[in-house]
Amino acid sequence: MTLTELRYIVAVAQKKHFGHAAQACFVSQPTLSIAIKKLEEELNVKLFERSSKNEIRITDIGQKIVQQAQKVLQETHVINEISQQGKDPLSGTFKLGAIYTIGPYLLPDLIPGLRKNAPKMTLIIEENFTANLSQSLKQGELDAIIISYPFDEPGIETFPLYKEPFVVAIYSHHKWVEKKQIKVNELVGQDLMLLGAGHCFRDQVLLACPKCITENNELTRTLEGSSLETIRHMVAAGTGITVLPCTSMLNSQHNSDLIKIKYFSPPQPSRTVALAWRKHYPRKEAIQLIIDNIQQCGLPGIETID
Amino acid sequence: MTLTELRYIVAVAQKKHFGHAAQACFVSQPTLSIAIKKLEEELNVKLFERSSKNEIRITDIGQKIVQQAQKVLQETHVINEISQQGKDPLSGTFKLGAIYTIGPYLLPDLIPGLRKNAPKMTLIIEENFTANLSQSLKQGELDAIIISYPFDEPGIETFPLYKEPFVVAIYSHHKWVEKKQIKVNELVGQDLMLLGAGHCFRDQVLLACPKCITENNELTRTLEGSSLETIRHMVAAGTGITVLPCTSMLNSQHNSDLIKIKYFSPPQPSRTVALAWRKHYPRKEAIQLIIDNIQQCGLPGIETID
DNA sequence: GCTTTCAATCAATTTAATCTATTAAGTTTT
DNA sequence: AAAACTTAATAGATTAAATTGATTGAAAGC
Repeated sequence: MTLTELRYIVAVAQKKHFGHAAQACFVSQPTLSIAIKKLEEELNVKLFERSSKNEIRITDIGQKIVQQAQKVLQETHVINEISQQGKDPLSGTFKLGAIYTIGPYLLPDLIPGLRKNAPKMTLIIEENFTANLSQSLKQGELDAIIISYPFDEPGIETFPLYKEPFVVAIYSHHKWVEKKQIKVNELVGQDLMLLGAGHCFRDQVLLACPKCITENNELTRTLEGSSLETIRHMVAAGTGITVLPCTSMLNSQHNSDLIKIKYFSPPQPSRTVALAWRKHYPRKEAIQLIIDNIQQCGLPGIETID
Repeated sequence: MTLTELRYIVAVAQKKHFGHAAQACFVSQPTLSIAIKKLEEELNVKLFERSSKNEIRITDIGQKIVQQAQKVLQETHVINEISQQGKDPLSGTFKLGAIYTIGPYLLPDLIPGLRKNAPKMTLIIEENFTANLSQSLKQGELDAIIISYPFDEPGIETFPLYKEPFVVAIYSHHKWVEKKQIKVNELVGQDLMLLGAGHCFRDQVLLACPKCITENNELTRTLEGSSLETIRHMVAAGTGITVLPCTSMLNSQHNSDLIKIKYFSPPQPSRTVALAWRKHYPRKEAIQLIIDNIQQCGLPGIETID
């Protein structure tokens, strides 16, 4: 049984004439005759009473089968409709993940842009650690994730979005408040507050200032389960200083009179934020859309990447 | 799009492995790969994310399409079920017509036999004039009709069932009650009661005795819209005589002490009852079944036909 | 009896489907 | 790093099917 055969019998049932039905199906009359004969043999059922001159008559069973054939054809048409709808890579659901230290600062700018440029695309956001996002991405639970380098996973492709310098956040009455720039090594021995293990940003800061690991006080290692926002409030409360990615501080929304920003003296420590997706992910246009929109966000303090 | 392709994508979606899916479909892996590629190109949609080693992943749109494909395949299966059910020619509905002067005397004997020999066949009976039955038959509203010769319609095939002699029915105190046999011409001038125009039996009687048309009284021409049963009762009341097909009188159920049967002297007038059906009617087994069962009815007084 | 109509059949061709063998790409093991 | 392994894609050859124009056969009308 083939869909073509079903189309043929429906046509014959409608036209009640093999020749006309063949014409309607854009095939020759023998083609149609043979196809129907084949189907009748396969089903072991006579679908039509043939009589020359007079009209073709459908058998009772043929009537039922033609009706069912129409249903089948209708359902196949739905397949075309589904693919028609969904062939636009910028429609449907897109599940985007982002690490905790990027999501709150990038997504508020990104989402409106995506809404505008791909109104048919439904965005679902998840914030998590790099490791969890990576696993979700590989399992297909996420379509793309925003992480920071280093990130190298088999089967995963990445594209660098921007380079984000780190800055130092201090209490407005901190002793460094008059400093122009901070040298990385000056962080050693300070009350440096960092996120807990699992946050890649923590690792990146400690990578930039290895001595902090051994010589700073316990704050460097605590704040488990916390967020940059919490740390920011603690800075405003004078509990200590912290290192932040610039996008989390330079945005006017996250400013506070109680917190002052200090830049690092060159070479500025920084991280490169990237988009990652499965190498064989089919909606490449959606990926490109995300990339373009992130780069057009105009995040403060970042360095663009060509 | 073909049903085979749909089967392939459903298999791949289930097995999540091209090779295994191909095996399940009893085809080689390239066959399946090519078919899916073809479908993807036709729909312009990526159904699967391929990656070697790791499992195949279905795209969102692919998931929907596979689901729809399953629905299509399910509906096609219904076609097989329908034809499976209905391929027995001795099942389903059979619409049988009979003329008024045969139905009441043949069908009570025929129907139980058919019930026994084809219990799955639902019988629908219609009694009408030959002309109406013929039209219904040609329009496909009836599957077969029981009529009497002459009957010759284009595209209609007939088979003679039995030859039915005519008999004379007289009141038990009629002057002919002692007669052994009646000659046809003796009917001329009698109070002969016949059915109205439209009943072929009327024509057949008048054909056997042409002089009755011109020389009998008006009764010969009246009794419009009546039935043999009415006439029989009128005979019992002594209103007149009539000619009946033997099956309507010889059955014990239709006997009455007030009516006596007289046979015609040879050559006995008679009619040949036949089954008629469309030449291309597909359920020939059902036709044969009807024929066989009618001939086994053992109707009284008939002559069988070889 | 001739013509017309219409589906079935025939013979030839084109098209499509399928296969085996191989390649390419990615993964895992050594 | 290199070799071994998996897995899907590709290539080339073969087989099966679909399709066609021409013809035939059956039935009906003139």
